[in-house]
Amino acid sequence: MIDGVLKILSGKWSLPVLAELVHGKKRFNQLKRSLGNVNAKALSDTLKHLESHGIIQRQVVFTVPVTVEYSLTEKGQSFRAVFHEMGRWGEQWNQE
Amino acid sequence: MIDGVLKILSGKWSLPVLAELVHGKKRFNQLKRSLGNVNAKALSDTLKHLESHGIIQRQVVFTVPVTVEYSLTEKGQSFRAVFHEMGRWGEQWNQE
DNA sequence: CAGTATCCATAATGATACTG
DNA sequence: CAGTATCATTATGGATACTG
Repeated sequence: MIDGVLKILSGKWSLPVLAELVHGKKRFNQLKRSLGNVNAKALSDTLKHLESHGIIQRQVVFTVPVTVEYSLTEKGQSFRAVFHEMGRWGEQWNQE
Repeated sequence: MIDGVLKILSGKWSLPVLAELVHGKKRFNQLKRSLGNVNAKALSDTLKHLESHGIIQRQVVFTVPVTVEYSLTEKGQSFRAVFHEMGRWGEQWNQE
């Protein structure tokens, strides 16, 4: 039952990307910088994966040059509860 | 802050292994079968990783042949809350 | 900026065989 | 049973170049 959830979260960068986006919308290169060591392809693949599951949405802003903003969908927003529990757990058991 | 948590959960099999162990203690090959497509090395590495973070514990039972039981530590038990939220999320948004 | 494409080095995975 | 060792395959990472 939880298998479906784990499948969505599978992939090295899914959770880290979501963790970034719970803070609000971010652009491609902004995410890339925050995550530190993803390469463009890995990030691109991860974003498509999450988008295909309806967890994040991609919005093109027609500036010059264009910018693309990624943000959580309603479905993605509801995932905050999971992160919240992770945070609580981290506070309780870890130092950092 | 949540980074430490994600680090612990990193690795393809960490979450699936934990998902198995929340149901109770399991033996090595039992986990291997449940997870379907892990190979011994990957599972072994994952178990060591989780054990090193104090999330699961390894107990050797001196039968013939020996069996080794893996179970959640107190720290691991407290992670159930996270899985619980994942489950809720899955129920709300996914079919399976 | 936001990607895609490519080449290359390195890490992770899987299958199989083997040991205490 | 619970692993370790080994080898082949695959995935991932990093650098660089290129496009709309």
